[in-house]
Amino acid sequence: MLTSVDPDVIRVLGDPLRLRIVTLLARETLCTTHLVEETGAKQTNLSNHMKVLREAGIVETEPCGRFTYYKLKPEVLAGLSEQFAELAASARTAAENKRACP
Amino acid sequence: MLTSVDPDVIRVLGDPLRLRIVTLLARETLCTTHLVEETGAKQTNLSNHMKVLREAGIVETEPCGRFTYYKLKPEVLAGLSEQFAELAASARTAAENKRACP
DNA sequence: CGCTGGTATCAGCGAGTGATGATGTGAGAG
DNA sequence: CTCTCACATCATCACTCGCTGATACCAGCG
Repeated sequence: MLTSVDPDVIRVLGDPLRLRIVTLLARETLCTTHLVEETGAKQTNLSNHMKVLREAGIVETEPCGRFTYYKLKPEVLAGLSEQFAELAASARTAAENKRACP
Repeated sequence: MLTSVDPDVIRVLGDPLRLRIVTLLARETLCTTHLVEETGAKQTNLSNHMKVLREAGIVETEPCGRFTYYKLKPEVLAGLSEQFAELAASARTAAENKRACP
């Protein structure tokens, strides 16, 4: 029982634009040009966020000629899901574990 | 299929201290004094974060005399877990859904 | 009551961070 | 080779947001 979520991943996903990117990438593998079209953000901005996502280990890059495709690493999301499930399960039993008033 | 995670909740959990608070509350129900001891943060700081967590619907307050106990709402965490599980499942099938290069 | 202790609210400060523009790099097309 | 296009990097600006101190509020106790 670790009952703790990786703060780094959550912090990275905390940005609305990055969460949007992740949601888009969960549907299909896309390259930067597609993401620029979908999100309306500037290419530079996207590239910055993609770097953050890459360094956090959430996405993988796959060069395809001049294009760079990004795809999610499902195991990271699955890990998050499991950690939150553990937290939820632990929280259900925590209602009775009330520490006494000092 | 919604395949999208609530950005507000993730944003709130993105802060390391708040994530720590949530992890602590998943173990036992605590009041502000306990959280001050556990985290070492100032009471004002804690109270601010608790307000954010409360407005995000992640925790509930339960007054007990002069003390205020906080407890997690497990359904929120369970919902997060499910949403991430959906994202992960969708991401597994997204590897083949590669949009053509423009 | 008045006092004490636990908690919430408010205003201000400063650091972290997202957005932008200019520029560099590298692969294909002509 | 050269030019173009996709993408990455760098420096900079602006702003959010977390932290802090002062203060107000509320409940119990004497």
